Amino acid sequence: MPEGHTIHRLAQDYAAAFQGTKPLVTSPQGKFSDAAELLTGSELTRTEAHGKHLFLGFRATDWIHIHLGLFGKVTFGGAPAPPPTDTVRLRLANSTAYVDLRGPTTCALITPAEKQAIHDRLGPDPLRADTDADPQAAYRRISRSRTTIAALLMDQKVVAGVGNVYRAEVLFRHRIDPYRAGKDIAPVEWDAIWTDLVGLMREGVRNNRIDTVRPEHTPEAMGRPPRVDDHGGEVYVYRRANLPCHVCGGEIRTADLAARNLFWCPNCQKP
DNA sequence: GCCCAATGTCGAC
DNA sequence: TCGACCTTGGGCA
Repeated sequence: MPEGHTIHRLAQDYAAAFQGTKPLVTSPQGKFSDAAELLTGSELTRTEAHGKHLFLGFRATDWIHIHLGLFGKVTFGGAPAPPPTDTVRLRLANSTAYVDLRGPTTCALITPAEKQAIHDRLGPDPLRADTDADPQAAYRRISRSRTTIAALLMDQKVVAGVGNVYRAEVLFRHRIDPYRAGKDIAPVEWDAIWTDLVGLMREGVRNNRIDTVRPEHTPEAMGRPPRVDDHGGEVYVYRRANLPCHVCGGEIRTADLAARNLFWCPNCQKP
């Protein structure tokens, strides 16, 4: 689930269900019990997302910091809330709704200073492009780096919110070889990548899934069978190893890069 | 039942 | 570069 679009969508969904209310806050699993006790019955005043980090603001200055990691999941439902399972780290419940958080890497009560420190170590987020994201800050790092663009796009200090799917897909959409060094990415190329990420990720928030295939390459347009992929969206290369490229018909390749699976089309994305 | 993979990150060596 | 961490679901016996 969790790339930046998921987290921004969650910020919206938590706000829609709980902002302005004073939910019961519990931690059936126990790992967040002390903080839950401090917060329960206080008002959820706002929510925020930066990259893959989610912040739930209670009262004036209390923040719950959530990071889903690879496995974290969030489930919303209507009242009355069913009995929680014993893996629920955090539950909010009010008179109309409940939401359960399971398996997060982080769920902690933090101060405004600690929250600021998290923002400070994150790069610009394409989903905050209309407020405070500066793509040139990302380019300054990229243009000075001998690291591959594939690795740089996953580095949250460089760009916040891009994960393994958007990384693979945006490089394909711009026909960029994932192994090219950051310093060999031209300013116009970075501008195009950033603009594309803004559009793709906004659509991801809207639809709650990642779709990257242009209309002219959809199954209908190309006269090929509908996708059989199971990750939720229509994509060019992600998890399509050894399958034919939607554009050129060549074989999609996969490789390990920094402990993650990289996918690309060597024919469309030439060095 | 067991084993593996998964849209992530950190810290030890 | 590697293991640790958090949880679920699918494939297989």
